[in-house]
Amino acid sequence: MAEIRALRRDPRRRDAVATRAAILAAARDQFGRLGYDCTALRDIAAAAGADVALIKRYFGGKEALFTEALKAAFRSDFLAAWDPWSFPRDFATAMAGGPNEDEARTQSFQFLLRAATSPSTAPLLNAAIQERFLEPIRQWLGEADAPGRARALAAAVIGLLVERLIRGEALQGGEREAFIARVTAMLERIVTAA
Amino acid sequence: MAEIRALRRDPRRRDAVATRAAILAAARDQFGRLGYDCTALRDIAAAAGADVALIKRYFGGKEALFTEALKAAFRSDFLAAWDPWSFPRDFATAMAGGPNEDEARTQSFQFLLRAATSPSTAPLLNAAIQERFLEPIRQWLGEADAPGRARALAAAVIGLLVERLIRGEALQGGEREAFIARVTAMLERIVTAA
DNA sequence: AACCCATGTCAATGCACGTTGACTTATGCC
DNA sequence: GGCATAAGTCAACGTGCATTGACATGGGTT
Repeated sequence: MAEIRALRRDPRRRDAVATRAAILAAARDQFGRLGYDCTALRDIAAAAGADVALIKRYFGGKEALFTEALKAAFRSDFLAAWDPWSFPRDFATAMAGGPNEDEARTQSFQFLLRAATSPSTAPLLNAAIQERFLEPIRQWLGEADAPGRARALAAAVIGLLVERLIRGEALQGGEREAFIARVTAMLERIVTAA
Repeated sequence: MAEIRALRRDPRRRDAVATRAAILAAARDQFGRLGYDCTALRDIAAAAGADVALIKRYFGGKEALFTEALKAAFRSDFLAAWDPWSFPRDFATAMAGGPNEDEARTQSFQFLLRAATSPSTAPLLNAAIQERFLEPIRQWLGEADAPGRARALAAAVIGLLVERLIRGEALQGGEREAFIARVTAMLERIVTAA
């Protein structure tokens, strides 16, 4: 919230590009957390410290803002934030936490998940998501059998995100340990080349 | 549509239980296809050949109707249809196919997916998941560390079903082979007790 | 046949939202 | 300093929705 609003260097200053960027960042955040349908433009504007009418001026409408945010989510390549070597354990640990704990690194994943599963956006965007979601994974894996492994990894990531989303809270104690251990092993079976 | 409405033996006859059943069936269908937020009670009532006010009378409101439909959708759990020993390879093979090939066993999952990705229903879903999804998996796994493993398996299963749903078609050739191999190995890491 | 309650119908209310146009104010240029 | 234009504000409109209570009607009971 505060950091999104801080994109505008001074609240009283008039800066179109900063305002636009703040709106876009807030849109990415809210669309990613709530999905297309449950996100209100008024809330996005409020989070960005802007007015609803500016969304119309700068983006045209809700759908246009969503597609713009989608592009932005793709642009910052989500996988680059993860080290392939430690990815299985790191991701498993992140997924053992609550859905709001590792937002910075998982925001892009969340956004793609929402875009893929929202009835309003899925028909138009599923194909594009497939191309732009799977292709980076393939290059990230960068070995033979990459297509099949990319699909498997995509499935695992999606499932873990959904499960964490449903769970709503962090795992505790032995359940957390067992979960991390199993998920780590599971992801290693896909990420490792052999 | 027609078959849902046909639950009422005669449209002109007054039959509370038939009307209730028709509404519930229509709710399952629409919630499953559109998700909670995009489903209008008016449409459910129309599909059931009933009036909106009857939904209030018989169920109380939208949320109550949803939870009722959720219970009904979970009544047939598809895990019971699988043999634990050959589950990893069998399920991996099934997931390599198209989404319409195994519809009977995965129908209730569509409902779960839509419910999971809607913020309004995620809290409601958690309890149902615990009771009707994780608990059977635990008993199915039947070993120590079952809670953590059950969550991991649930995540994997959900992700695979979603990926297949998004993919829309069966995998072919080498991609299919690699996918099955990886997913089998992945599931074995969770299903096997050690 | 008359009555009564369950069943079904209808219209109104209030709310949340996206959209829109008119209005106000700051900023940079002449 | 004054002006033109960009930047930001505000209130209103229309729409779709869940909810609600009042009203109508069928069908079983006496």
